[in-house]
Amino acid sequence: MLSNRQLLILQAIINGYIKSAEPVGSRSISQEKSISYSPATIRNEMADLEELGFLEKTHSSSGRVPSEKGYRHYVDHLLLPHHFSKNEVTNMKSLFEQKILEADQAVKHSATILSELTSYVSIVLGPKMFDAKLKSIQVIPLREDAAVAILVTDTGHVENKAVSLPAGLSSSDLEKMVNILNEKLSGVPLYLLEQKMATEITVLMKQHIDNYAEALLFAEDTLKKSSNEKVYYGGKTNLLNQPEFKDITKVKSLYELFEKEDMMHELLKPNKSGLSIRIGQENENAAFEHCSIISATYSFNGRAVGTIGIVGPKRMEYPKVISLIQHISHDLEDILKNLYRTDA
Amino acid sequence: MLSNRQLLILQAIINGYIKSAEPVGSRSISQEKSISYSPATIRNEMADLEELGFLEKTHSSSGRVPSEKGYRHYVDHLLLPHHFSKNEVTNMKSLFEQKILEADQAVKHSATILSELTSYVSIVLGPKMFDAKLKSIQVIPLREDAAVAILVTDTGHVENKAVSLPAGLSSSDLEKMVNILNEKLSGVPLYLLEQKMATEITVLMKQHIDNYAEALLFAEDTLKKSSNEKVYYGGKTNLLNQPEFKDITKVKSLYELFEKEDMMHELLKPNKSGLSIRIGQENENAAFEHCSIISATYSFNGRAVGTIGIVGPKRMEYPKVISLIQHISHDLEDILKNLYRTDA
DNA sequence: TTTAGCACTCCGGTTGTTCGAGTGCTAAAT
DNA sequence: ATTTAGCACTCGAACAACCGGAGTGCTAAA
Repeated sequence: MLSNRQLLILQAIINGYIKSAEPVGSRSISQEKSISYSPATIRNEMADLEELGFLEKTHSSSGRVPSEKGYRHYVDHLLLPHHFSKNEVTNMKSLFEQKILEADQAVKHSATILSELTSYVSIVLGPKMFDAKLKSIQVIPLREDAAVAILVTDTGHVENKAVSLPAGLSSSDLEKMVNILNEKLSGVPLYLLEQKMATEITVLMKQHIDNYAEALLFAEDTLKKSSNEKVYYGGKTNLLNQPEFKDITKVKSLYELFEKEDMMHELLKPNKSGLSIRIGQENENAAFEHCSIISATYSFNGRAVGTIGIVGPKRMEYPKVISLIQHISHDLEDILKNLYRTDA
Repeated sequence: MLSNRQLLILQAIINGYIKSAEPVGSRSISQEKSISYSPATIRNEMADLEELGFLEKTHSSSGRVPSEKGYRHYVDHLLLPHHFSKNEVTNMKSLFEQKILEADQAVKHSATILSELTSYVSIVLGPKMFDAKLKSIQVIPLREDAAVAILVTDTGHVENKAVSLPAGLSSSDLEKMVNILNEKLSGVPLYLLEQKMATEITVLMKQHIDNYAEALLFAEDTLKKSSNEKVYYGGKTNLLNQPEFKDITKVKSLYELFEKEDMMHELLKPNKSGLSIRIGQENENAAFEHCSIISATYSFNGRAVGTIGIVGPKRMEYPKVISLIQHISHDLEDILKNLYRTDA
């Protein structure tokens, strides 16, 4: 178990390193306000902390740098609460000030705020509205062989898709089909659509539509969900300012990963809800080995529907980012609640 | 005027520099297949070419590097036609092989191909379908105070927008309004919508709708175009491989610009149609001072509706990229023509 | 007019040196 | 038993000196 003094020193070293990005030495620590030991004492403790794996040296006579274990201990036990500056507060409030009509707007805006308030990259996923119910479905023919299908959910989300019209489907059949779909499916949650389709609708179509086989296929094509939630980024170029990303190869692998939305989605998708902090190698992808990622889910109707996160160097301003993420994720939840209040 | 020999040497130097990214010396040029002069002769010519501003030295005893004037002369007078490799051809053909139902798909795919076939960044704008006509307009109420408005064009493009419902607007009024809008506006080209709105529609609404003032405002809100065309990128990380972008500050200003879609749009929007080649400082934005941009418009119904372009280092493979851009822009035009054939 | 030859220039890499920041250890001080 | 002062030591960063090579410009011969 670490002594109080050791904790104090560990904390001071990590704070110092987060500020300066340079190995920190015993002398500078001893000058710290809250610390009243001589450099020699501190050196002894540092040697112990290194032995225990919390600190590392870059070379034999250098100052100390936190190891991943060090950061981990820091975030688990040593976090000081962060107090937002006036500026930060007003910036965060701006999330509410706009007239927001749609979830995507709010989400995009959150990403921007998050990146503006940190000098890191923000990533926002979702929201994936599980509970969204189909409000209306429309098929608008364009030419004899093509049409657009439009699904609208009760959350105001619109999904559209170009579809090809089967030759054998008459326009009256099409109309009938759309009617059936609307009648039977409106109010049905999206995730049940395909299932419902397979059961009830099939029967109905058989009864009422001449060319029901074609129609069925078409309807299935129409409803096939394409709704991979979007990934929004903010401040993608911020990392280029961080000294740890002077090396272009690190930047490259990172940016290449950012471009792969499906992978990013996989890495950040809401699993265990709540706050998650992954430091360096704790991340599942090698491109993040020099990064820390702090993320939190945000929920709607008690269900995690999206994630907001920050990617920065391991030497991240943890207290600030954590507070910020928690704050914004709550704000987002409030906005969603307001937006899609089930007034009933 | 430059002598033939000077042109030959200029060409060889530029080709060499494009390949190697290193200053090229008289010796390597003299070994070139097509050149049969001794290094000394070539040195003399190089000195002249430098005097004339086509070449530069990086230091007093270095080989030569093309100046922007040199590149300019090269692209204007010395381009060799490029022959695509088998691989490249099949890759380009893949643009047609997919079943494409919507313009955006084709455009996105073009961006990908373009970047895969070069090791540069591709940028595709548009298409902005000027001639697109309104096919259908729908307003779907979600709650008592909000709705989604959906516009569909005859090109299959769907535009949707969350709007707030004015309190004084009854649902029957809403329905009437939508009917009027559809009746009067369908078939009208998008760019005429606002104008038509101001004249005919206003009158009609006054006649038929109780709370016409509210309704009008709402209708205007609904139709207000939000359609800044998208900007698609391909291979954004490609540039990081180029030796000229080892320096992270160059990368940074470039990537920051990429993020500003409106600015990129401004810089690339179709003005004079046809092919455009901008080398280094010829570009309007300082972030591009080390880049060349080759772009071409693509047209629909005789009107330039979008741009495809490649951003690379000044030391770009001009012949290949130019052929490629021309090729793909034609392909895109064909696809659009096929897609939105005015069958009438 | 071309080219061989040669002196010269400058860059990049290597080596040596110095300087300073930082350490570990020992012995004195508390 | 802790803490601290003192000191020898280590290492990297910064700088100078040096060398080799690639390339040039110029002159004089072909």
